[in-house]
Amino acid sequence: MSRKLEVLRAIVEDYVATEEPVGSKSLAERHALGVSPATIRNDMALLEEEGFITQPHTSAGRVPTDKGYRLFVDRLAGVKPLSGAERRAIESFLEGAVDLDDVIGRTVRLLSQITRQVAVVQYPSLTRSTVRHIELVNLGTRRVMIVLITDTGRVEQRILDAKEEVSDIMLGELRARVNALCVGKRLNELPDLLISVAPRTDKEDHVLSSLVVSTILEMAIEQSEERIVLSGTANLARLGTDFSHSVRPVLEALEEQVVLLRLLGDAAESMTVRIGHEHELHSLQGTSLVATGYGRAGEPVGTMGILGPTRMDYPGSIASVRAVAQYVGHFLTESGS
Amino acid sequence: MSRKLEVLRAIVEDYVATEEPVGSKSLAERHALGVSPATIRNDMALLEEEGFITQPHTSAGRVPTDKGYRLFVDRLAGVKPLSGAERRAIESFLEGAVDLDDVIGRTVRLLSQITRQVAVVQYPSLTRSTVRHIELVNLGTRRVMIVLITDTGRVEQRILDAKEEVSDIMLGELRARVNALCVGKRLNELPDLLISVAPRTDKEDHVLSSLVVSTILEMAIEQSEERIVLSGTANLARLGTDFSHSVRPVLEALEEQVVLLRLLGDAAESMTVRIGHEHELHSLQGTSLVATGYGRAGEPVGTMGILGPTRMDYPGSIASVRAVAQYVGHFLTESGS
DNA sequence: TCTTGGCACTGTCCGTATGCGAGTGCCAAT
DNA sequence: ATTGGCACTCGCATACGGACAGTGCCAAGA
Repeated sequence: MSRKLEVLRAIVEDYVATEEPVGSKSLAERHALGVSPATIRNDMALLEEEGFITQPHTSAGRVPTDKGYRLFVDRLAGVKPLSGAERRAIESFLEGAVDLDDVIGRTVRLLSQITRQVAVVQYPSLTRSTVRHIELVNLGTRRVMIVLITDTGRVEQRILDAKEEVSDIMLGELRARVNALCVGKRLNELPDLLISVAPRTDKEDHVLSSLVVSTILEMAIEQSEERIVLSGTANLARLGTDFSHSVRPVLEALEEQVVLLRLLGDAAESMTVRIGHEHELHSLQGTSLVATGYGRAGEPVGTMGILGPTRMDYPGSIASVRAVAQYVGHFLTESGS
Repeated sequence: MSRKLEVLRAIVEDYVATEEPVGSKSLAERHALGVSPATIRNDMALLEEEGFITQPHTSAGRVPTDKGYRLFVDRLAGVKPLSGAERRAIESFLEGAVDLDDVIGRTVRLLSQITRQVAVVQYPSLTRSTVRHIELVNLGTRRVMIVLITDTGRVEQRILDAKEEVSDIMLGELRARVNALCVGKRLNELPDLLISVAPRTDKEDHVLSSLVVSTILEMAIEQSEERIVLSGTANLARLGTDFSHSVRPVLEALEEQVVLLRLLGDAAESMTVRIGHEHELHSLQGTSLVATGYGRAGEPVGTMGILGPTRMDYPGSIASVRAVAQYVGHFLTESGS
């Protein structure tokens, strides 16, 4: 690798470690580059021309630009093995999780803890899951509860108001029919499948069955039900000391579910790193996202990641996110609860 | 009311409005106290002796102390009627909520929005709710799902691993027995009631029924299942500009469920205001809490409130919290879904 | 052609000095 | 009890100057 790139790598590493602009002299000291500060200055001048680094003011050291970080993660970052403590933390953290809420909750705390950044975890997406069971419960007083259970352990319920009293027999038939049709299918296939249910039924329970069917469809389709949880917002302190100008807008953005969804949206496929201005959203342009899908290999059911300042430890973050995602993926597909 | 208290009231109001220490001259101008600045200075000297106000430095205006705020909310704060916009916001915000999650989510956003503070809402407490229905669902492959539905619309589910295949008939019997016993009862009565279930059953389903019973008990008792949601953390900007020293510790505290529970713990009965050092937790001593219970009148099912800087608009916050709590209370007990 | 030591230059940071203004406390007069 | 007057005290903003870190450039050496 050319020395110029070696210098860039050194700059990124030092800047991430010290949080201060790095100068030619300290670079020469801390890294065994085998050349003098003057030579490094020449390289730095080139790197600056090409837009990989910049200086905050004339007589200061250099700081990587977003473009510099991009080059770093794409070509210069080695894989950083997890520390023993981290590996142990990951393995013990999910022990004893009782249900999906619990798993997701522990995961997001774990991620924010080991990366010391804001962690973002999306629940297993409904549309990418398959139906394990649909239960219809007669609550009496004309109410019916519909419970939708997915293979990823996600449980959605909705209570609907039937117009008239509901007979258990009718409900039982409907339940059997719906389950026979839906179990094992992906949720986004349901609309096509369920369309056939309503017409086939007797006139008597027509009202009920169409109500039930339409409610199930609502539950299956409704994108707004994509849930995302956050943790570690206190770590946003790393963004800087001027709360109102750097942290506040980020905090505001993170409170919008829509923003979060868009943020994680296209990270599902593989490990994704989005740096600074690569975010569409203006208020996030001081931050970087490291995210990946989790779940069945090659067919992720959800996304998780961390958000931190562009000046972050990319190799470490990538390693942590990948490890946690893999572990949670195994956990979900094995025990399935 | 004595003029001295009038002066204190004026100081609190001005300080809350301007966020700046208030001096005798501007006080005399802005409020029709009918006396000269010099007189006000005398009163202020007395108030300072008694510990109600203080000056940040020798030649600055006065700022209320926690003790001053306390006196203000206890004896000096009038009731501030809600603005039309606020009333309208409250009434329209809960329209179209589909389930309890939705109601709580909308509530917490609403509260943080109209008070412009951090809002905290506790889910209807399990122990204070009554059982509407308990459903046992046979998922096949030796799994049984238990769904617990409360009168407040809260739905808890847990999946348990029976040691052997479960017959629908057995499950049906068990379901009937459990429901007959529990429906309409408060969750904290369940332990006493359920203790009688296991022994009475045949040997055959003994294992299953005791498993089910113990799981239901877990669900009913487990304090860790008290859920609390937050919104509006971006509003913590109002605490000050030095993130690390004022905002960060608060954010950290708010991420701990335990802390939140303790925070809302004794606010259930009636409108509670906790100011600055009245908090046990050191990191919250720059903040004030305004909280109240909500639910059936005289018998709250949960707690909600807002957290902001001690320098906050108490009358306004109290009015908003009370109004939202009442509205949500009605909403939950009426529609019950 | 690449590397290196030397050197002048530039901007930040920090401590000190200084003037201004807001606000107080006290006192004598009403 | 209230008031006007007045000296006093700080905090804040501004300006200044020196130390410092780091650069760009150049001429010499490999």
